[in-house]
Amino acid sequence: MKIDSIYELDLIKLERSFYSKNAVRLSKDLLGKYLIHSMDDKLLIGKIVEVEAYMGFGDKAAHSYKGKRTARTEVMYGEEGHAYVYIIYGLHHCLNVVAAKEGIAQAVLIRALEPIKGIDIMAFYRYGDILEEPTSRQLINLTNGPGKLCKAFNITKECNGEDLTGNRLYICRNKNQVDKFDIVETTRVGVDYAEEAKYFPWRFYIKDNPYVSVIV
DNA sequence: ACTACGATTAAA
DNA sequence: TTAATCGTAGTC
Repeated sequence: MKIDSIYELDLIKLERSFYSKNAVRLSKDLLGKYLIHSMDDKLLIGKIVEVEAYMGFGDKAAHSYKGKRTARTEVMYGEEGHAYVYIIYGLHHCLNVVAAKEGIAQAVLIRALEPIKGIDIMAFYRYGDILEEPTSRQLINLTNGPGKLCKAFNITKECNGEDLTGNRLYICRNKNQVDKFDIVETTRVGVDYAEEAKYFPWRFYIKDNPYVSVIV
């Protein structure tokens, strides 16, 4: 049974002020919200189920640690509520939501989504094939990781800097807020190099959601 | 110009 | 456990 057959989705776009808070607060607030990629003839919707906060200046795991400002990190220094997309390991994209306010380079990494709408299209971007009936393994692997969800949602460097209050890539809340969930708080993934920052509990996910990437 | 490495993934 | 794979950033 699809989730939108259980309750009606009535999506309302988040406004700029929603993003005007530090990355830890924003990351928790983003759980349970809906990421939407509206392309010419395709619509993709996924529920945000796992996030990580990158707190900028004092955070050794952040690209903007100690105020490091380069062409890549520039959008993090800009207005909140924009997308920061970068390529990792030369082959995967990662999607972040810029937090705080102009001049404060904080962001939230979107690590996992629960597919809601356009699953066949996600499978096409992800596996390069139209799947009539994806196996449960294929379904779970669609969006249960930061690189995977970008591939499934066709999020590339073209999306870097995109205004998330616009009409192409944006985030919504459900007006029929029937969603209740517990939040698990733990350490971030893939930041072993970050000394004391690797122990900061800035990864958050929806407890028991099957699309969460890795349970440590 | 040269070089090392990473907010990951898939396969072994 | 390890290879894949290259943009980014630090150094020369």
